[in-house]
Amino acid sequence: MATSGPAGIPENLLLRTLPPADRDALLARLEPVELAFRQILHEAGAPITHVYFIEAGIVSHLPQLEEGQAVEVGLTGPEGLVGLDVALGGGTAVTRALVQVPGRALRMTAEALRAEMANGGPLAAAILLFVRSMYAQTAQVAACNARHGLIERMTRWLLMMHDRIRENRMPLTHDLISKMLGVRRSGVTLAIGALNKVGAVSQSRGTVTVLDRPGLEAAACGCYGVIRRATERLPGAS
Amino acid sequence: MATSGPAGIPENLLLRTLPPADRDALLARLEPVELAFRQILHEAGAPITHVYFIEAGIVSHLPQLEEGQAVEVGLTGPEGLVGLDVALGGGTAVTRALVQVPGRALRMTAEALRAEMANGGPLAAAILLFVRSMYAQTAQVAACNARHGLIERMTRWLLMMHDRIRENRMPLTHDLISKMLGVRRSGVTLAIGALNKVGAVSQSRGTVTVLDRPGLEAAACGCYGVIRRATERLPGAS
DNA sequence: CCCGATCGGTACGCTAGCGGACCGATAACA
DNA sequence: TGTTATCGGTCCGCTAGCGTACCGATCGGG
Repeated sequence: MATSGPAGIPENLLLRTLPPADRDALLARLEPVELAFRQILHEAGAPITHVYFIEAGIVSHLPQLEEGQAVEVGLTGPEGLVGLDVALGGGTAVTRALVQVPGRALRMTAEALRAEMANGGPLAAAILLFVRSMYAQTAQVAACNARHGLIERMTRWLLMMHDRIRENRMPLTHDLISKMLGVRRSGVTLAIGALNKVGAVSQSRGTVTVLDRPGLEAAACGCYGVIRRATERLPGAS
Repeated sequence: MATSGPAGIPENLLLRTLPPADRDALLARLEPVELAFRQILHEAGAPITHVYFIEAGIVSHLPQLEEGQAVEVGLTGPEGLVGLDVALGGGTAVTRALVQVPGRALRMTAEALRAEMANGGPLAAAILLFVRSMYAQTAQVAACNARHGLIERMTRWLLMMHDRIRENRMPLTHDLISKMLGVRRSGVTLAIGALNKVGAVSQSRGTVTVLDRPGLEAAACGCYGVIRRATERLPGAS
């Protein structure tokens, strides 16, 4: 809700955990931007021009796949940064970064981030720890995709979204969910129906509402817990 | 074959690409060790004591999963380093690192690597680029697990092993392959049989032999190419 | 050289999920 | 207000792969 005013404290967790002096110096070089639904922040294989500290909304990471196909392998919300390849010394993106839930971000040029990383200050350290948590997330998703059924996987994904949206009403269509999980649209309809029947969520056109968060957590596979812990281990979280 | 003699040039690609001065300084602090079949280099969630520059052999990365289950989400051979969490500032491992093909490595203490990373020299830059290639590998595996069939996935995996073993005779049992892919053992037997029928590989007890590498590449999904390119984009490769 | 352990080929019934299609309900827009 | 696009519920036949089990072949150690 509260957009950070001028010289205010940002919503982004990476920025929040910086020492105030570093943070203020950095904020001066960050540009607030809107994140529109379906906006592409960077394309797989293409150069990265800006990196985005997410303030609100959710960005999905999609690797290259056959024409017309897509599967999400990780997602970033207000806890993190989009454009990690730059922090690792790469100029191009490994995945496509696609805005799934609109929001806001503070962005800086790739060039400026390279300079920050070379500095080696607290921001660089925080970003590298965030890289690690994204790796953990993607590794767990890889295993989950191989071993777990549709309902468990979808439940895990809904929980990950819920953590980052922080509202019970989540603007998600079955079609969007199916594309993120790499499954049939009608499969998602069935799975949501199952969660609905046990009272964990309710469904209306274009919206999934979380009714029973503990119930959802019970329905998800252990992968959710592993990912959550990897994310919370970040400095300043918890 | 040729084990690097004293002051010789290491097999490891990360070390090879260092400027000779840096490399020699580093080698003095590296300890050669054998990698035994099924040896665990680090356990998921546990502290990392040493990091390993692989000289020969292959190490699999396995995230936490239900009791008795396992799926590989990435693998490292003589092109890389095992223990990346340390390079990112973490003290514990995200995945279990398990030796699948025995070999050799040069290892250093986690503490020493932390010092190297703080230095910010060419080794640090090379390692961060390697982190990026491992992320790309794992992201692609995640998508591949979600979308592609058993034969395509197994073929991709065999090619990745072949790249790193560099010999056509690969010491792999169906049971091992099935555990890495997270599928049935008898499913692997069928899939290998299919590759055998088209003359791409031959099979004998405990050994899979690559007969027709182009044929294998044709049978794999595009994920193999994506992963390969991400690996080759490392400095000094190609 | 024999015994026990490992390895791989095969067979069975079963089911989760696929691909595709149809259609009414709902929302957005002209 | 009427039209058009999107969204979701449902149904069809189909198949890849599962879990399990059995058994002969092969290998290594005593």
